[in-house]
Amino acid sequence: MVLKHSRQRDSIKEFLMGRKDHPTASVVYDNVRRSFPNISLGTVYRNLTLLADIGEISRIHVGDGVDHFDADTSPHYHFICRECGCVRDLDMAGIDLDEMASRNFDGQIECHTVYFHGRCKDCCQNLHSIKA
Amino acid sequence: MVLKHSRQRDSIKEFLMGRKDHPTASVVYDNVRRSFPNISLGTVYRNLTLLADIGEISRIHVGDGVDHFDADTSPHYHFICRECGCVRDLDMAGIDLDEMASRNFDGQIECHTVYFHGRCKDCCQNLHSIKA
DNA sequence: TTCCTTGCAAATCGTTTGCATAATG
DNA sequence: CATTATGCAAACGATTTGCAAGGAA
Repeated sequence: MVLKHSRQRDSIKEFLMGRKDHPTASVVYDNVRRSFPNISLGTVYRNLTLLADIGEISRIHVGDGVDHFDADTSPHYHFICRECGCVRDLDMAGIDLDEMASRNFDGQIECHTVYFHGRCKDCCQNLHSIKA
Repeated sequence: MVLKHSRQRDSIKEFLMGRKDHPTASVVYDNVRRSFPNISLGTVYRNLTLLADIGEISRIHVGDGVDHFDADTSPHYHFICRECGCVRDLDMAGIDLDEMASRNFDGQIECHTVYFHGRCKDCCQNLHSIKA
């Protein structure tokens, strides 16, 4: 299976790289549609899956039942705000979770996924203000 | 909304407590059906959701697209075998992930979900044996 | 009797897929 | 030209929901 170039795929990847949050397929669809009004949701899904498979983006399971996608494939952690639902990156350099987990475990630990939950900076500040 | 007793709900919870793995709704359904042949999948889902909401069980998102349920609500971590798909518990006593994450983060971190991936003890041992 | 819970079936929602056509190399 | 990618719509699988009937307080 030789990969062929496609303007739609470029557009999807470019959109994803321009975002610091972690959009869902339908958010990608809504945005890419501005450049490709006829693009279909199916194409968006197909390309997101393809890009994730070849490692150019990563698919993240936030726990809200919808898949999110992240153009930043470097190892980092995610924070999910329980109030606004936003997904933010989190730096925990120098911490080797796999090693910590291996201490009391009999199998072979290869990697992990972590999600932190709480309230993001913005939602903390808006605590006493009127909701939009 | 006052909770009323139901034999189906008891059975669901009892089944879950007797398992060390983390069954999906349909596994629960298949098993509880032995005692309640007419129970419907809807009832199973309704009760699992209810039990999770009141904190008697917890819903875990393993990343395989299907929700799993765990009767052990004490804080612990999960390991998912990439070979057989089993979900096992993992002990990491004495490690405060939330505190570690808070060091470089501006919001308020309240909790986290972690999944470790790799190969479980059994799959490691079966490496060179013939697959069933 | 009140109102929560059930079983059933239909509805939802996110995602995948089959197919004929268009675009790429 | 050979093949991959697209748009569309239909198919899917997991979960939820509306409703009339059954069961608990």
